[in-house]
Amino acid sequence: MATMRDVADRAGVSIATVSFVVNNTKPVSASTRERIEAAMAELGFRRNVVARALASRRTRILALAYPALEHRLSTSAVEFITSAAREASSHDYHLVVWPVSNDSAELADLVGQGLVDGVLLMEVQLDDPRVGLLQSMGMPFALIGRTEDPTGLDYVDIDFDTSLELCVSHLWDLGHRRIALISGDQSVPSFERYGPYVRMDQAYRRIANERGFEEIVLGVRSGARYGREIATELTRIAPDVTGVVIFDEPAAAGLLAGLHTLGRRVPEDVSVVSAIAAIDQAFACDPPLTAVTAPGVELGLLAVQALVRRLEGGTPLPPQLRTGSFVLGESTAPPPASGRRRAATRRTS
Amino acid sequence: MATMRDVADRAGVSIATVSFVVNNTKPVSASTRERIEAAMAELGFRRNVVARALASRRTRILALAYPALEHRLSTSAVEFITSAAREASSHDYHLVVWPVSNDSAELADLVGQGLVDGVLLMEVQLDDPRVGLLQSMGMPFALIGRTEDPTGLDYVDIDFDTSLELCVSHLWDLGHRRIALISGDQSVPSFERYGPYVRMDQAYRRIANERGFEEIVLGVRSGARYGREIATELTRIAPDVTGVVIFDEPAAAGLLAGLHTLGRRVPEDVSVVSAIAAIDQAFACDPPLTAVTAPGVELGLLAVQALVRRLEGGTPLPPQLRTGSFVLGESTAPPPASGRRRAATRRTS
DNA sequence: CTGAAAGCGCTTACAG
DNA sequence: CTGAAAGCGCTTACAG
Repeated sequence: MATMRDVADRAGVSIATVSFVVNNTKPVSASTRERIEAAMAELGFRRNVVARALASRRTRILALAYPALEHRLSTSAVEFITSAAREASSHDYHLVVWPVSNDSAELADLVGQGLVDGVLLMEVQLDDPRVGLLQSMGMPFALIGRTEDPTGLDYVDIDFDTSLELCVSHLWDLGHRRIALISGDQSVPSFERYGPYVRMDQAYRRIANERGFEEIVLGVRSGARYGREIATELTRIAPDVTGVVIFDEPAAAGLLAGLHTLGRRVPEDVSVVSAIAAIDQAFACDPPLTAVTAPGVELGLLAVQALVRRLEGGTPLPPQLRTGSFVLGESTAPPPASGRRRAATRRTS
Repeated sequence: MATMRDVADRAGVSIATVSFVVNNTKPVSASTRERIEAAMAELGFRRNVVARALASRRTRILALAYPALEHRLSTSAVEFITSAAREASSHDYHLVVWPVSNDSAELADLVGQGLVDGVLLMEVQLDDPRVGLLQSMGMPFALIGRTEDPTGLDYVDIDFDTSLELCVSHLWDLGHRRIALISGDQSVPSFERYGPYVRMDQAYRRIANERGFEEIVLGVRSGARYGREIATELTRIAPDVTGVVIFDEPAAAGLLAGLHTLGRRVPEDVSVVSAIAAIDQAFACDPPLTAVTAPGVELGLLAVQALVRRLEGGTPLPPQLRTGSFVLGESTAPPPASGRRRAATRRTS
């Protein structure tokens, strides 16, 4: 590999001047620039990023830190990673992946190595210890998700309120009045204070209150098998529910299967909406799920933009909340006659 | 951040000696080592990996290059990435992700930057131009998948023969004699010479020949919606097929849904086995799919091991082929009576 | 507009 | 066992 020294010699200039044209950081006369560019082309010069990193004290590498919990990341996580990597690349950054344990000592160790300029934090808990850690180490970061009070932090997240509003409105407009939320089971240790679950719950309770329908909330562990189980529980606890919003991608498929096994038809007897699901996942269900998609690609892009902005010293980007698209599947329909009657009654009262 | 200079000053030694104990690369007297270790602890010293990389000409960074095609990576890709990153980490390497286009110019550009010591290549085509590129640039690499003739290359891959054998044997042992393969549609441009499809086809034809059953092969585009369509086509083209092996995770779910819509019961009328599927995906189907799982975690680990071995100059690891586990779901059963009779007849003939 | 020189924080022969 | 010194390939004040 040719170095700047080689290029400089060939063009008859100093390496400083070569650096100026490579980085376009100082004015260089047209003729000199031409000679240098010719020399670079002839030698196939590529600037060594490691040397640049050491000299400039900026590695232009970003880390994506995600807790490698026992549950695998959702389908949209790949979209997220890919999207973040591409956006990073477009800003001339690289993206390393750090599947760190919950233990923040591991994160501290990695940060201490000086490899990265900034960190993207996924799967943020409401009181995430990693946030304080990064702050104390002076390492710039952006969150995908957010802590309880994210004031002053760079973050991007799903707009849970709007997402759930889309789901509930759809059911409501079809005539449903008994609408349950199946959200994450927060009794599972690693999900005790899991932001998405908490926020989805809050959004549901607010909407239920506004619209005046009874709150029916069930928690489900993530996974198709648990979705099957929750179908039984739902039928036992609230047999008159006609509309369900479920917030767990794998469990949603299981719920459909479980209802099917129980002889409850979707959508004739029960309508199901998946809050935050990969589009392909929704199509893979039987019937295809009505769903709000996960804005994974967009969030990956925005998170990198926020972090890069912070690193390059521009004005920080404001927090970004995003909602996926509403996709009409075949898992929703007006409630069965009895339900509709009851709803009608209530409406006229 | 404390540097080696700081540590050396504090311990009253030269930075060379500090380097020797940090890297455990030369004998150092116990007392000196103690003083240095104490100084490191007091200063919270962390060796700067960028400086080390420049000086040692080894960055200890690996790249995972995957073509960001229009189709998203399968669920197991996340497992793969995570597994590779963890294994890399255990060898004190980092993993950067490079979602490069099919155009190998982009890969050449990235390699030329000198950031990584080696490359893991995913989604390898039978005549993958990236292989020649990396060889010509002198960049060590390992394949996940393999080219047509992978002699001399480091690679790990799924054992398609054994995987399909597991699927077919299961159906055969249940009494099925009309067994179709639904594999990838190779008429889609980016999948023309896609190794997994080609190898799965070959394995099927070999097995069909050995066991003496008629070859029935359909191609399906990846995606749940196409799985639905293929259900119709299968029913039209080969209505008497009782056993199906499908090799596309998203399409498998769609196939079940499509058969259901057509009034064909699984497994009573048709048995379906998914070749190479994420376990959770199989559970998410209705009925739960009998499947051979994708050995994504294992392959990620093995690929990194092979590459690291090559980089550290040990004896190269031999190629590794791996088969996932056979998971019995509820999508397979003996063929319906007519099919069974025919099979019995044939067997006694 | 251009160059000489210091420096980024390490590793690694080479000497002793 | 330990150290002085060169060098990895760049960037960046500082001078001119």
